[in-house]
Amino acid sequence: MAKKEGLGEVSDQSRFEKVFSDSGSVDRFRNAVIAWFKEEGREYPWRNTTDPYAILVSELMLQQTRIATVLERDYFGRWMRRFPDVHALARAKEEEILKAWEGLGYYNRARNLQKAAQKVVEKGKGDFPDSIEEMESLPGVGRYTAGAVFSFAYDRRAPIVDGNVIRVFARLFGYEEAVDLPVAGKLMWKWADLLTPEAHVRAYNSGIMELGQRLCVRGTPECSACPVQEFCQAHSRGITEQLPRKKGKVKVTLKQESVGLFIKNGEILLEEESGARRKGLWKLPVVTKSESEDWEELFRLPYAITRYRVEMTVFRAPPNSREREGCTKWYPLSGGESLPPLGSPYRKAILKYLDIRDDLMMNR
DNA sequence: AAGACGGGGCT
DNA sequence: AGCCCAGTCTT
Repeated sequence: MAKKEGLGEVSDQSRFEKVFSDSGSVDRFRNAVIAWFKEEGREYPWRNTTDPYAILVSELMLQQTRIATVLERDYFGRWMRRFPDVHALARAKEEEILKAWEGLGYYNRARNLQKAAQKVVEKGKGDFPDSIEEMESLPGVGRYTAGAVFSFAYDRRAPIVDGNVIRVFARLFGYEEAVDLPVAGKLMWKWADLLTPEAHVRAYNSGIMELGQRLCVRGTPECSACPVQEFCQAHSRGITEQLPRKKGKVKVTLKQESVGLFIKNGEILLEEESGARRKGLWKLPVVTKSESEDWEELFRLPYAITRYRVEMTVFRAPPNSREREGCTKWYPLSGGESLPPLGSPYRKAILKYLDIRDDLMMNR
């Protein structure tokens, strides 16, 4: 049975041919991207190296995470100094890697990075895989990251599709269907494969992504500065701002959370989180409503985690009320470095408390 | 195919 | 208040 095709619909094959009609157009597109990158591309720490380990570290950190976030607290530099190669990372303790990852989120990325390093040490004696398939079999490494390591570290031909590329392609090909469906993903990878050149793959892949990051941005793109504007369907049809389209919508759930600041002799009581994903991370001890009824409410700190909006209330707890509970431990309270890996909201709450406490001292 | 997983910055 | 970021893994 033939698929129904409305007037506006275009077959997948002809989408590509519509943009790249003559035989030289694909080369012109590639060269424009490569030239733009060589002229305008930014310098990043992970662009000063061809070490696959360093590239892998940067890619894991950058999964679903903005470049600015990774740069701000120098996560990449600190990680590379602390774990300079796969061997150093392979033998590190979980607490060390989580502390170095603290604040980045998606903490399984850090655990997977270590597992990947251990696998590289055991199976390859420290050498990274030579095929995309093996690379992709490393923990935490999917199709995008495998291609990124291949192209950025080795300059070997491998297509990549990330959020930036999806946005560029949706506009380039005037793709008006939802991009967050598997069928769209297949198309994107097909297009990426057709466009990826044999040579200068590092520059091309870096360029197509940075184009999406800097020019072909969400909302109003900077088409006047775009080196491949002449190829763009969305631009010629005046629909850049409406693309890409998405189907998915996440519904948020509101939650209340009460935590206690137990402080004694310059030490603070922390509680280890549970669950496969949060194990090894620590937090302020959760307290019940009735328990904290008569305690002083210090402040509230709203935060978001995945699909939850949480209103966190922080109480000053009587220091002796929790002398020896299950998964809790006292830690010296002198800045953030003496503390174990903390989820961001709790780290912020502690820093805020220290701030307030200092103010109270000053006003005496 | 949908959901889970962090955190933060921009619109 | 959403949206979404150099995605991957699980259900």
